[in-house]
Amino acid sequence: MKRYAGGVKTIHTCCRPVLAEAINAEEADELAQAFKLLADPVRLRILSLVANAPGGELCACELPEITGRSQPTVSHHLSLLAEAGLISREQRGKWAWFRAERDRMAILRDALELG
Amino acid sequence: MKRYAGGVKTIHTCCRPVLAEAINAEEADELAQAFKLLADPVRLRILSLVANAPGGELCACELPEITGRSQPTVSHHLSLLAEAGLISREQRGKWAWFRAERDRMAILRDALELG
DNA sequence: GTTTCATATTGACAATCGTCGATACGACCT
DNA sequence: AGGTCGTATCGACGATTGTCAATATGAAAC
Repeated sequence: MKRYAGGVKTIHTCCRPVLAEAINAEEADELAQAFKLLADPVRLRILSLVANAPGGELCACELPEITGRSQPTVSHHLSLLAEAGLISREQRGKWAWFRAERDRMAILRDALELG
Repeated sequence: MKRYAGGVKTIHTCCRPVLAEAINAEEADELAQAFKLLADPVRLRILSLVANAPGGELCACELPEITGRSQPTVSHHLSLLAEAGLISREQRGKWAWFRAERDRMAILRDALELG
């Protein structure tokens, strides 16, 4: 598996709110890694599509057509999102289905909470 | 001024919540550009330091030492954040003072609001 | 005007990352 | 077993970007 620079880690269960407390270098590293996941238009759209799919789940097979990206590229983005825990994967036969993990996303939102 | 790839634009006054409505490619581009600003540890820390500075403002002169980056690098990051409207700059004599623009940050937080 | 000092800009380089073609893997079918 | 189809991995390339040294800009003080 192709690893990314900082190493994509699962998003922590808690992040201090950036605007309410001054974070240190280490915390900034972690949070920035997480926000990197949202910093790509294709990943962000995939996340949104999965979250709003009928039945709450989306088949990977639909994404190359919708996003206009190749199957390997889509697979790559899905892996990154899943590895961070923002989505979860369930293999059913040949197909891979994904669901949004809203709790994980809430962690990132809370980090942006105003002071 | 060195422009970044997508062109750093001021963050819009409204973003649809990613998890509540499926966003289109154009919206994803805009939002991803915004999240790119939070996707760097030094920028994120600067943002946090400015937001939590005593009196609500921080002098640029303190940041090279705190962040361990050169003065040009700090200036670069401050420019990006200011251009997006996440911080505001006020020149006082030789010194540049920055304040956090919480309303702008709230836009990004709201985009992560759960469905 | 000249010096000093904080900040901004320029130019260049190394590292990162999004992308795709080719290929491997695995499940289902006949 | 062999074929088909959806997905994952590999390898490579081009574009983006964080970084710093050098230099420019501009304001205050002498």
